[in-house]
Amino acid sequence: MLKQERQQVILNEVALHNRVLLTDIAEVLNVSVDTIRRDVIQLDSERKLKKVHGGAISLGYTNEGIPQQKVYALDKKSKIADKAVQLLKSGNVIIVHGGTTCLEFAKKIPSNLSLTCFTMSLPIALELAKKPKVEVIIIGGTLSKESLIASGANAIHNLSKITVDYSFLGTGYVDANYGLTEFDWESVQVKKAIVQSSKKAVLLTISEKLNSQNRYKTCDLQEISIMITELSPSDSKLEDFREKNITLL
Amino acid sequence: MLKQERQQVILNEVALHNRVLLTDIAEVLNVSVDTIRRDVIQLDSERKLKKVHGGAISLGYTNEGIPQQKVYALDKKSKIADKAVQLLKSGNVIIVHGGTTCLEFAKKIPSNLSLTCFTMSLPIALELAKKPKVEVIIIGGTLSKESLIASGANAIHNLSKITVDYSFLGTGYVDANYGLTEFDWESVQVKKAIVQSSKKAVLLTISEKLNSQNRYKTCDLQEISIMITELSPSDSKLEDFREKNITLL
DNA sequence: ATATCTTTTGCAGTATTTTGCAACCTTTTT
DNA sequence: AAAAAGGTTGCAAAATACTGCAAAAGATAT
Repeated sequence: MLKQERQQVILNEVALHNRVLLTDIAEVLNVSVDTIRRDVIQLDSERKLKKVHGGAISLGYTNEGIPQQKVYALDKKSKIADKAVQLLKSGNVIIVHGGTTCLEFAKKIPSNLSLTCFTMSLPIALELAKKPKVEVIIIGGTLSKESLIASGANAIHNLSKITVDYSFLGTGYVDANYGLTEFDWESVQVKKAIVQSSKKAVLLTISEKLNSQNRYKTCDLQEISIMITELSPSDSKLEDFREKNITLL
Repeated sequence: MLKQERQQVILNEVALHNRVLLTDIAEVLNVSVDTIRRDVIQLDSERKLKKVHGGAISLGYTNEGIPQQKVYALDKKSKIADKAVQLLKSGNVIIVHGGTTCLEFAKKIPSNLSLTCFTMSLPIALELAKKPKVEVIIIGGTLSKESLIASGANAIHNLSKITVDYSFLGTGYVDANYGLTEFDWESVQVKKAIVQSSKKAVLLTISEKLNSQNRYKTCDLQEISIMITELSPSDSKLEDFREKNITLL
């Protein structure tokens, strides 16, 4: 077998599966691992793949150097935020919870819109503070150092005393039958209170979270009035959700 | 399975749900927790996520947020902060109001000190959130866009329900006879509430503000327990204040 | 065809990396 | 304060990598 053929097999494998193990290929091609290793070293130097300990991975598959400062799936979240801000009318009173999707939403609130916004998220409060016509009210509570969101009994108590037109919130997991779920119990308590405090609860979520669930339940899907994903409302992935009594945007 | 694949799985999980538990991932990928821990340590050092106790979280949240303007008289304020942190003992419950002097103070809180800190200032909350052993509780209220401090009836009501060991606050103006005064009515209300809620109120102020006054009064000097300036307590500029019944530091 | 040279391949011995484990410390929770 | 969960360190086994070398294969020249 020619060297070029071998190398092509390796590249095909990487293209198809994003990875190969040296030992696998060596066995399949019936040559020594050393030979395959030398092939991979060469292909790496030609920048056709990335050699790693024990194998090789596709170049696109590497996270080299790109510090993950960016928001995951920002394009989708941005699309969601665009749809969400359409709901707003001047004079509305809203709650914005937290998370990166809500943060995108907060950023996109038009500066000519007069709003009263409650939030327990520090990043969102800072963002809203930039909008001249938005009155920002912080919901106090114990601060989570990870999410920079206030929660706890205090937050829930404060929420119990208000009623707003819309609440905007994300979720860790959502399933058409199981509803909204979270990994974290504290989160659930606060989100429950938010849903209760709002005439219409708006769920902002990327489609990747659809049909997933975790241990603690926030609420049934029916308690949400509007669900916004980056998908078109007619997308087939939303089929299960269309049957439920909620508006899809 | 290649190390890179594992790390990719971890990054995906973090990107999607903002968090992972080491034990969960270890079970899913069928490797020891130690291996996952080492992966996470590496990814952390590459700034692709943030390692926390028991798991990892997304960097996207760890929002630094505040546009850092130049602080006037930073050297003096830093000196004041140095003196102020000496008062703290592990287990103390304190209120930290806002302003650049208090912010310096918050930054200088030693990271080995266990504290419970109430604050209504967003910049200070963000700073305190970096201290592992400090529990941060946000006092909610209407957010001032200039100072990023929550105030209003809500804040005052929340303050009325707590009692703390120390409160740390700045002032716009201070005079040995007229006490602490402000230009701003809202500010005064909140500061009054803070002084009332604390066993000992600690005033942090640069000496330039001594012997000045404005329209609204926060409290008499006697209601303050400790006043800290950048000056030596024996400095002649503090003469008027030495006669009053407060501790100078 | 033979001798010479170059490239490729496998092997052996020696490094290096990765991984899991155990003992011991630290943080968190109760 | 105790218990539980998580973290750290050092270590040893296993897997993988690297180096030098020599046989094999192929190419080139005489």
